[in-house]
Amino acid sequence: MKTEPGTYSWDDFKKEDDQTTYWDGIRNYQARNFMKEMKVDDRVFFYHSQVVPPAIMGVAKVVREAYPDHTQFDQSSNYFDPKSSPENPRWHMVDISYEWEFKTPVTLPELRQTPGLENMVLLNNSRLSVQPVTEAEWNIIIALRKK
DNA sequence: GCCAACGTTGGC
DNA sequence: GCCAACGTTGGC
Repeated sequence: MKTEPGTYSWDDFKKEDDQTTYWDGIRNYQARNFMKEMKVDDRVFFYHSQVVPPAIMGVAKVVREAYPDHTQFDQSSNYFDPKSSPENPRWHMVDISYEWEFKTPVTLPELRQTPGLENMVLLNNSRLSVQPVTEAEWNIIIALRKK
């Protein structure tokens, strides 16, 4: 899951009272659909975009499966969607909790240099803010930084 | 700031 | 349903 740290950062996440947050603001159908597939206890990489270097900061886990994103109904929110309704919500979110942090972030250049990740969605020009990671890719990345 | 990629909108 | 215009994302 990607985020711009200027909007919501890994540090913000760690500072949450229960180190848990809801992932609001996803307004892309493909990204939403990937979130809908997530199950409790699924692990997630937390990625910072729009910074130098872009990097995976650590691991979170899903603690609540997809439910309607309340910001779509809030007229004062940037995420307000006039075409959505509570009866038929268009956008969903999941809750995630902090799990653990990489001792040093795993940067995008490092990922690009790592064999076995060539087909990773993140490395193939995807702007998707929620992306799938295969088990093989996951294991390779975890192995770059032992817990 | 630039620009490529790509999703969305809306006229026809 | 097509497709041009436009907006957004995100690496560099």
